[in-house]
Amino acid sequence: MSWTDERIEQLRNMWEKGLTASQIADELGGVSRNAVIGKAHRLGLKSRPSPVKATDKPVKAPAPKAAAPAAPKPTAAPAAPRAAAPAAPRPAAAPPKAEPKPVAADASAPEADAPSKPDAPRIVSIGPGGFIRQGPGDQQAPIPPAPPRRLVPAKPSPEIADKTSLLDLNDRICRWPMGHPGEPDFHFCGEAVNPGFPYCVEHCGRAYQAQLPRGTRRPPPPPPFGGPRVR
DNA sequence: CCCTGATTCGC
DNA sequence: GCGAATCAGG
Repeated sequence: MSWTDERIEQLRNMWEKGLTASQIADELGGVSRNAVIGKAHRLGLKSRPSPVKATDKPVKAPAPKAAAPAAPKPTAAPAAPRAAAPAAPRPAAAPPKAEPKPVAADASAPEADAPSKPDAPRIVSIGPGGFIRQGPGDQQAPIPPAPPRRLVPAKPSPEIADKTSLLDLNDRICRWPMGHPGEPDFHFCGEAVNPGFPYCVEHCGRAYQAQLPRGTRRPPPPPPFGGPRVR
């Protein structure tokens, strides 16, 4: 398989959408995971949090040693919450037997650790592909949505609402797949079947090609799933 | 073991 | 340029 413009663009999209190299390779077909990664690098698309490479780690933790914050510049708190915070200054010597905070304390300090932290501007850098590098500490908990009081059957998302899903299949409606399996709008044709066949008349025409006399040139039938996908 | 991405290096 | 082999962390 060669890297046609189209395939390269698919690779770009998927890579930036955060799909793994394996998924991309699988999706494109005919290439290995390594091929995808290699190509991504050659395209300048690299940089995505790799499990094996810490995006930022000066090799040595910023030695918390001297607990004294030498020169506390009052004007601007050093915008480096990531570097300093996780490596809490732990002057190994004499671990202070910090008494467990008395729970009662909250009475007088209601908003002791409220999430209200004006926080310094996030430090982000833009990778070659145009996406944002996040440091490990930047992962902001996406928000725990308030749990619903009771569980109700999920409504199908609007764009899928009138599509024929796998669960809607029965032997009276056309099972011709529309779109790619696994993608959000994947569904089935849903027309009434050509009696005796699993597909509607139109798709029977696609699924069953008449046997033509030898030597007859026949345009290649469009494969299911809407596109070439050799696997 | 499995997975991941990064890098190397012969082609 | 390509990608298998290899490395290395999770």
